[in-house]
Amino acid sequence: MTSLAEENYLKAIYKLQERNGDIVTTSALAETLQINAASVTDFIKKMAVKKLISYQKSKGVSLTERGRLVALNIIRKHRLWEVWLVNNLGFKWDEIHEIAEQLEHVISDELIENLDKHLGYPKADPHGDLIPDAKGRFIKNSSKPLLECTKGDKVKFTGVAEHSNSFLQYLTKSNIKLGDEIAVEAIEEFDNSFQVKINKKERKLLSKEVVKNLLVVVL
Amino acid sequence: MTSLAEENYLKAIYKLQERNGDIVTTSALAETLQINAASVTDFIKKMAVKKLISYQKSKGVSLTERGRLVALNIIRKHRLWEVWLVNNLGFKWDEIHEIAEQLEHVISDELIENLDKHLGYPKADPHGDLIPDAKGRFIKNSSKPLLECTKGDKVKFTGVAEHSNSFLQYLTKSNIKLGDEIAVEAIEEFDNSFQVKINKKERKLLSKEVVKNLLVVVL
DNA sequence: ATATATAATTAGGCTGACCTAAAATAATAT
DNA sequence: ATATTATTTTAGGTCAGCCTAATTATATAT
Repeated sequence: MTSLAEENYLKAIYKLQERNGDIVTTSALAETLQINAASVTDFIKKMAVKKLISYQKSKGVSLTERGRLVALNIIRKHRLWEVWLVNNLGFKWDEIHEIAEQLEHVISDELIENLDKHLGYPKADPHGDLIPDAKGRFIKNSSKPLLECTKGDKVKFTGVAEHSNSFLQYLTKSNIKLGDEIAVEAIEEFDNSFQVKINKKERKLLSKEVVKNLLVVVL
Repeated sequence: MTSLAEENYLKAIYKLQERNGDIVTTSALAETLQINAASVTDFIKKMAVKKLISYQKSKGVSLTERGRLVALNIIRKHRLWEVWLVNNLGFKWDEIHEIAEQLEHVISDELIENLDKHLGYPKADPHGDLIPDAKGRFIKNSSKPLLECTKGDKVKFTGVAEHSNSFLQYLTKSNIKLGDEIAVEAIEEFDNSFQVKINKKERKLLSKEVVKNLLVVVL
């Protein structure tokens, strides 16, 4: 059995590995979990004994296969709950994170399978993040930041690389939604801002900071 | 803020008060929570300081108004989740207790209000237990054990006084469901067994132990 | 290469929620 | 009323998961 604290550590390590490579430092973990580095050192030593992570003193940690599967299971639950909160309970995509953080720790395989079925086996959560299956596998899509696109590209907006409420709310108020078609009409060389057309209708100017965080697949 | 442990204590005290009167003994609490009596003494002293319960040394505890409201809120959440598990996720009424025990501790008033709305503001859970509103009030119905009925009575089955899986499963396999009409055709004086007709069709013999735990309203 | 800064670890402590064993209190039986 | 039994409380201890302060190890700059 894994405790709530362990689950949160595993999830954090998983996400840090995704972004910053294989080895996660004590300080990075301490920062994301908002826990003192000394406490983190303590805790990761115990998790290493349980074979959830591998730990090299003073260097950092990485997930073992077992730890990775536990982490992916938590992520699976988190994302399924997020789908439910938005699709069934009427929450907005910027209102669900904290609630899903709690729901993800509820333990019942049957519950999650029934929830998955109830939701129609969704492949992604309301932010476009892919949902792993019960065995920790996901069907990757070929999304990339809009920033990497060039003039003339027609793409579909499929996810965000930044999950802050301020970014999500910016998109909402700009009326940019998951699934929208984005056509790149021009790119301003000086500041990397993008002139785009959304769903063949609205013309918009998006800053580099924005296009960096919009994930799209080329149509 | 109330911790998980506090919530469980409050819920247990509430239920013990319901059945056994105003004052709840340390040992009764220890028994239902499966916690050592010494630990219970410890804990209730702290809860008394927080004004969640009133405690008289060596006599027992009872809920304060504040404690009662917290308890009712947990019960509200538990029962709403149970409705969801049965109505939306396809669980049977004997499969939901442990899951709801976890879900009831998720904290978000907005979540619960949205869930309540989503479920259509149900008045009772899948066992017929009434669901208090957000302010801890419930609309009482006039149910009583079938045992108290007499020959010739026509009643509606609205709840159970016993929540064990074995009893719930007995009812399921006997094809007796919430909402069924029960007509009392005869009562065997010797053992208090009831000869009944369910939904004007099936004739059944119910033992005293069973009729004691079937809650009904007279039609 | 040495000094300095940054990061990680160790040592020692704390709190919440439990435990056992012993002592005190209350209830029950003779 | 006293002895016995049952219940409750007190005293002291454990463990998980955090903390601060001090120490050690690693990375960076001159």
